Amino acid sequence: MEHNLAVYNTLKRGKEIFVPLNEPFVGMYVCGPTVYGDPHLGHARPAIAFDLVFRYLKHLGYKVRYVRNITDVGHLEADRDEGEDKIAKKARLDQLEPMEVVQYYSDRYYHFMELLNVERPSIEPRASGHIMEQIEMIRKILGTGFAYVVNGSVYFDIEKYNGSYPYGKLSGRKLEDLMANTRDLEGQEEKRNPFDFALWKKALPEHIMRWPSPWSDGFPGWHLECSAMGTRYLGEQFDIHGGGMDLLFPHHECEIAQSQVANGKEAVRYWLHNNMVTINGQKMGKSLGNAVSLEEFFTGNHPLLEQAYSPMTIRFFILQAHYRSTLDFSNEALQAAEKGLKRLMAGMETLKSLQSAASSQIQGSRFKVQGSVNNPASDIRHPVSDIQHPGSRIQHLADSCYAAMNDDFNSPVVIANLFEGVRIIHAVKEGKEHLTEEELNHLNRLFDTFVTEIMGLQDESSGDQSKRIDGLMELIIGMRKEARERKDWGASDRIREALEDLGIILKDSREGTSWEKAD
RNA sequence: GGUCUCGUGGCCGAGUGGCUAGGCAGCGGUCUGCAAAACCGCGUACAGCGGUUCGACUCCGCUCGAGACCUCCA
Repeated sequence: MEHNLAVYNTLKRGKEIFVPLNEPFVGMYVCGPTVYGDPHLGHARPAIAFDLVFRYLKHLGYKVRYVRNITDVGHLEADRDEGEDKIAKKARLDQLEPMEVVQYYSDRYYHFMELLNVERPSIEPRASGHIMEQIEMIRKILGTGFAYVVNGSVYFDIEKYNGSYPYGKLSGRKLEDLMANTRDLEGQEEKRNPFDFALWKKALPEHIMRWPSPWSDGFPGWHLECSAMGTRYLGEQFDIHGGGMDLLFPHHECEIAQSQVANGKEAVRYWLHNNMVTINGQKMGKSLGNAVSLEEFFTGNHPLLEQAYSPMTIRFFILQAHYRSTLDFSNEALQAAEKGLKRLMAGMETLKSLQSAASSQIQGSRFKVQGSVNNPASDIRHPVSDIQHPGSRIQHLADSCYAAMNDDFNSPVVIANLFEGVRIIHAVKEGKEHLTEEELNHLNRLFDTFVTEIMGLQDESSGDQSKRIDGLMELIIGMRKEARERKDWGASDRIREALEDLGIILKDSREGTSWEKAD
């Protein structure tokens, strides 16, 4: 594969050239949602970040198998000491079957991800559907002596593991430090050490979700599903494992330990972690009570929101920051993203119209090219070579976009380059610069590739406008045009104002009048 | 308390040992019956204090500030 894609590997604390195990195949596993609540902005971040990775790897020609799990069992309730299953607790509160809750929230998750134009992964396995694999993995781990059974529960022996392998190498923690400051939590009596983690938990009587196992009726430990399902679908070793930074410790650390022991080898080659969305500088999280759900963003129905924000605005907002940086939420930032996106999409629209008119215009404008070379004003801003070959700027833009993506998926720099492209588009439209048909095609391909294919941005403005409305608007605008030609400003303004009351804004320009919804 | 990350112009957000993204807002202009929209132009900012260097916003140290993880969390 001809590229030099560098990815930031958390394990190495630095960027490395990406080389898959079995080219052209790439295996990627990403930690998905726990489906016991409505998806919020925090869920959108990794989904979009790894969607970008997925799309770009495919663009480079890789055959990617992308696995993202749905966690529907096994996570413990934080404020409970009985080890009650999160899903079960929610089910009790709502008087529903656990699987009903799971079904509801996973449907919601899929729906909102689709609105965000996040591509469906290749496989979306559920923990509850892979109990057998998890039991099998526990058996293997027990066989190596790195786990022990107490009262029907199975725990991973961290201290023993640390004797053979470096526990904490991903998160940069040392066992001694962990020993020095572990908290006393209830329900830990069974463990030899507080930092040991459960592979299997015996169910208490009130637990609704339970499965038989050699050790007890119970449920799998909360780190196991990723190791088991990753192994099942991607093999004992695979290329990329992704997830939020908050999962780094202990979740991913435990995954490393489990897989190492069970399979006798290190499972993951590149660990990628996205950073958090913050709100007033603080992490947005369900447990912090400051999470704004995606539905609330799309409807604007939340005290913190000044308006609704469309799915593409959210997507663009997220892509405008690098995935490893925190991203601070605010109305101001979101509104900026909304306008920026609009400008980008409008530029793309203009580009298409330029292209259709290209062959006729380019011929006639050849002479003007000479003129602009001699224009001293433009010499100030551009190197002479660029003026003689405006198309070379397009090539440079394309190179810059690829360079940005190859530098650990730097979407904000890609976007900056695309805005440079928008400037060129306007200049060509105004007749200040000229491109050959070939160059115009090149620019068009560049936008299609990066905006649509890789960044997954769609034009929302015209998507839901039916042909009938378009026809009506054409009619109304035509009538207003006639009024204006008669200099009947009263009629003209009345039409404009009436439409404005209906939430439709007219935009007059030299080329004619266009319209859009006010929102 | 321990481990780690970060501190960039009004806001969001890239990046780099010298060539100093981008978006939004603001200001100026073009266009226009008016308005809006659109387009063009304009901002030398990198927490503070030291040090290394010919030169640091970028490297090192300290101080201040913010955050993440250590417990379920994307």
